Amino acid sequence: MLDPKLFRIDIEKTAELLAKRGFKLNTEQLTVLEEQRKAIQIKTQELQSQRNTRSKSIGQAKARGEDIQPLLAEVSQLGDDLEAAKVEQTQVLQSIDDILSAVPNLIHDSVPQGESEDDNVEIKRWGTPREFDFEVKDHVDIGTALDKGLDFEAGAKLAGTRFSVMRGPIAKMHRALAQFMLDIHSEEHGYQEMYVPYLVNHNSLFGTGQLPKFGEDLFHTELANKKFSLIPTAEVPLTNLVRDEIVDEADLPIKMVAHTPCFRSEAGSYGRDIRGLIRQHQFDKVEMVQIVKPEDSLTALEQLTGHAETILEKLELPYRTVVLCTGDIGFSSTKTFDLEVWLPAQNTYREISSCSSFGDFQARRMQARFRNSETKNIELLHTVNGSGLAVGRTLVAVIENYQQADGSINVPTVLQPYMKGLTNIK
RNA sequence: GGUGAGAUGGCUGAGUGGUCGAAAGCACCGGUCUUGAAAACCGGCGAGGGUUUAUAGCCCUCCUAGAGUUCAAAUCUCUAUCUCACCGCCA
Repeated sequence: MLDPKLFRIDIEKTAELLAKRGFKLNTEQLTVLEEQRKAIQIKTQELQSQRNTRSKSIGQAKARGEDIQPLLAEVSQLGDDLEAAKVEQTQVLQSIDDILSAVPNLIHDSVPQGESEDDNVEIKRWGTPREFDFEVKDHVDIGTALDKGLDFEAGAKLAGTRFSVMRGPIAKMHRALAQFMLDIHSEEHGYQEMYVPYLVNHNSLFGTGQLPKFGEDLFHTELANKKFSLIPTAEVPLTNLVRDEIVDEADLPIKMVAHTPCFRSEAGSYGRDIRGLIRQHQFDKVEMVQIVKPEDSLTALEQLTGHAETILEKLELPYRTVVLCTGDIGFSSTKTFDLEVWLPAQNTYREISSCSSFGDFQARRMQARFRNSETKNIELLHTVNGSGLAVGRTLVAVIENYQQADGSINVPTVLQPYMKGLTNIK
């Protein structure tokens, strides 16, 4: 949610900034609504003020033992007027809110202009893709052959398409990856390890921006009167920890990491990445979240992106880092770095982490604030998060990059302690 | 699942229909005192919104949330959520 004042003070400039990301703001409509809002709001408050004074005078008249009948009639009429004004006000405010809640965040100046993902700018490339002297197989062929270490038929039987089952050493390596990441971030990068709910309420989803606009991307449950949704990322529970809080400035920055399953409906992605582990309804992810002071958010984003890169480097997986252009960046984000890992079977780099700064966009929705000791004011925090990393996709990358001619998979050195010293899966 | 008790400002905690945005204490901020600090004393101190050049005034809203009764609700009624206690069940 953007600051509503941006639409009052200089709506044309705001529209210009939004146009950068291809969002067309209906300025005429908003300007009209804004005029209506101002008029009706002033009128409503005026009526409320009158009613308050009159009501008080009734109390005083009564205390003096005077006849209050004439006063009662007068206030009754006021009440009717007020009721009507309130109805009108609610409608106008709702219309404005409907528009504003669909307006994306403003993009940071440093973000490159572009139309689509083709215009994202690569800013870093690490590692050299390995040369293979045999025919490269993809993770599905390798994993399925290894005693059904990856089993998509079983996943389909149990749940449906886009679900999978892992067995034996593959399942163990999946677990090892998550634990390895969690350990590095909590022990070397200064994040507090967290355990959080996988089902959250709608307030939480609104806070981080999944609702109201992206509800169809989620799995929802309803039990009696309780409405929960499965988290699409640990960003939701972790970030909402500061919702409706005034955080102590001394506690900033707050750095948290959690390993959770994530659930996404993948509505609208029929036919895409239908093979393998790349796009599943359920996948594991290690997520980092930072809650920071406004002036620190860009630095925090770069730092956090570096933390995600560290994992890939320790696993010795070649990757590149790109800045998402104005046409590809997410709704709530002000700047995003994607990490893309090399997948030999696809002969390309594929997204494995997405790190974003949201400025105060999420914080405003959440009313997540701190008291600034310099200005003495209560101010909105900034939120930053990123995957460090998507565990399922990391498993894919390890299987494909570490595959051997005989169909076995070498275990990355840093993972071996997590697998009882196992060096090769066959 | 059953029964009962609760939910008030950063925290603790008064307040049962009108003068309550709300006592008091703590915390915090400013001052006096002090070589400095502490203590003591004096003063200030909730949030959101509107209007406005204004973080000046003025006004509106907010005592978990939502509905209701009333001229008037922190206070009365209903519903929901959450917390605590005891019982039952359970990984």
